[in-house]
Amino acid sequence: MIFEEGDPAEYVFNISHGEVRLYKLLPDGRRQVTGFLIPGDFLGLITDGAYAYGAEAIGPVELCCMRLSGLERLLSDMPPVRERLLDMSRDELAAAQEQMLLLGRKSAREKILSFLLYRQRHLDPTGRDASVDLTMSRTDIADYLGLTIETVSRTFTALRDDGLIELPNPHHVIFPDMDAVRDAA
Amino acid sequence: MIFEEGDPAEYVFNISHGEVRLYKLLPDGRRQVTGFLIPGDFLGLITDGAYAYGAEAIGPVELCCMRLSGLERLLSDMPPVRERLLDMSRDELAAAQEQMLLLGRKSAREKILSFLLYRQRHLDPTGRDASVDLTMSRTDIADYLGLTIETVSRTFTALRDDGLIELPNPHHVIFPDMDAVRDAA
DNA sequence: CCCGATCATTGATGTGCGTCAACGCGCCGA
DNA sequence: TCGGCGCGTTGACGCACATCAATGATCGGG
Repeated sequence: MIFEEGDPAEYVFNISHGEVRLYKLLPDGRRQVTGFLIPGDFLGLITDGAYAYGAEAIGPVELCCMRLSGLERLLSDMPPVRERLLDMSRDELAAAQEQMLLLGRKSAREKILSFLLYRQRHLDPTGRDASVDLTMSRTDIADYLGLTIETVSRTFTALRDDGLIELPNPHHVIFPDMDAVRDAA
Repeated sequence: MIFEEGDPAEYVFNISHGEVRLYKLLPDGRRQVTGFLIPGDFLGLITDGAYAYGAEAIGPVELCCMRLSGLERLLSDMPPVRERLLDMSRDELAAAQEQMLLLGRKSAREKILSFLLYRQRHLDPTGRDASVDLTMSRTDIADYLGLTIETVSRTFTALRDDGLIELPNPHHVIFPDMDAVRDAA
């Protein structure tokens, strides 16, 4: 656990190694994972005195921490940084809206495929490699896509049986035909 | 229609009067409304040369338009404006994450109640009035909450029958017991 | 080497919401 | 006044996904 929703925000973090999940909880324990972060991403920016979501490491992580007061100073000293920050939150907002479309209007199959494609593009922007590594658990994927682990699992095997993906192991996905995947997503 | 997703972004807008809906579409026409804007809100900020979503007026609106180039100039001339913009996108991002939680993990009843409470808080921050006006149609509400119009309609009448809300007409909601509503949402 | 814990998969069954269809109501134009 | 149309409501039915439950696979520790 890095911080929980509602914790007083003292630091912002930048990820050097590893991956992080962001999530929100309902009082009864239902969880929505709102995003996965990879090295280079910032977290803790969404603050108004307190963090707006919880953050947990998916595996071993290395974080670069900075006091909020330090960030304030950095922002006033170096205007370009503020601009960079604005660009980043714009991208985050666009991603959030894409995720709303996914959560509200896509079927389980479309959700899984969109998720895989997003990961593929995000982790390998050149688009060379037609495969994805999934560092997170099925539970994390389910909570990210608004599904249950059973549905996630069943959908993966259905996609494998349909020949849309190969699944050498639960955490590695290969696309024999990227275009077919894009069509189906 | 104000602009569509993918249109080359030339202007940013500020709403003087009326309300606006933002939405994203899937190729087959499924729609996800990602937010409703009220007077004072900006739109068109999320751009990377093109708008990331579509925008339509819900009723008669009055917009204040500004060329993007003008905004750039304004930003470099007046640093505080940039800071204000950063705050606003932070708020938007927090709202987007709340909406992801709603879309991914809440039942139809919880979605409707959360939506009503959000409107109530948003339109009347003082929280005095225990009622809400819904300017948008059932279709808009359904596409915002990831439901169908039938489910929205049924849920409204179920809430009325349970005494959680009063419904003098389809576009006006009264809360006899705000706390009960908050618990149920 | 075995044991328990964790995670993924699979099957049987249930249900919340979607789909399809009909109907009522208010509005506007002929 | 009437008829068409958009919008909201209501009912019957179906299905995609959730729930409940069992089994298999992997892994670290005694």
